[in-house]
Amino acid sequence: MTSSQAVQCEQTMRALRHASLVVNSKWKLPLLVALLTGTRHFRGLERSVAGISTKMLAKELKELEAQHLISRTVYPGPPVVVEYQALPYAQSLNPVIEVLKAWGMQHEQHVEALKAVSMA
Amino acid sequence: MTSSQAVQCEQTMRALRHASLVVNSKWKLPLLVALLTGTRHFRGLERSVAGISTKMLAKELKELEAQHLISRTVYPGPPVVVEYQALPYAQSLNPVIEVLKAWGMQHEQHVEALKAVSMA
DNA sequence: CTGGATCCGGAAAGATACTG
DNA sequence: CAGTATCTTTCCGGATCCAG
Repeated sequence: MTSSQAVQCEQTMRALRHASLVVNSKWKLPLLVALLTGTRHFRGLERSVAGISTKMLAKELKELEAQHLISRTVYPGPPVVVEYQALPYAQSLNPVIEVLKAWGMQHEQHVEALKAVSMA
Repeated sequence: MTSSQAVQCEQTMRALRHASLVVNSKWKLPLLVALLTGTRHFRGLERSVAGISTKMLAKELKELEAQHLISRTVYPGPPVVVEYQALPYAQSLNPVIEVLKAWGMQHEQHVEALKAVSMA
């Protein structure tokens, strides 16, 4: 390995660490996908992100808000309505989501293929 | 939201869940970056992936091997040498790594900019 | 010395019941 | 509806220990 490769490698890892603050979470990207598809309410998000618990939903929404990726708006009622919305900056994650979606789909196929071989 | 959007959204989440098996880990991508840069030994990986413990390194290596992303070869010694190597399939993650690197770098800038504004 | 496995304590994730 | 409180379980990191 050349020294320029080592420098490249370290830069990549530094960038990955920063990206992981958002990406390296079980729920944040699915949540953002739901929010980028439209404005949602707490219950709606809970339904559209399969498997998430109310506790994790509340926590992840708070974190995404702190990261300026989504906004939380309260419309005083009655009835009180709380609306979560993806901020424009969240759109910058679209390429990331696309690539992960593509890789995830092909990886599912890859795993299926391996399973078929191992059973043969 | 149209129903085709809903279908698209579910497909995306399904793909993200599969991708997250590999990507959604603190150490797997950094480890793969190190391994894609060259064949490495246990201690070398421990050094090049900043902050990882021997326990997590051993665990993540096992998982990556089970996922057919890397290979583990033992050359009986003495001294015994164990060599970890990225399998060809691991190269399919290169686009994922690239896009995450790009987003991570720009996100670091974005966060810096926000910090500067908040201090002004 | 390298390549791990094991034990322990704190932190985070999950399930779910409950509240305004 | 929009969460919080509580309890359980699982995960992570550090230190230590062991085999070749």
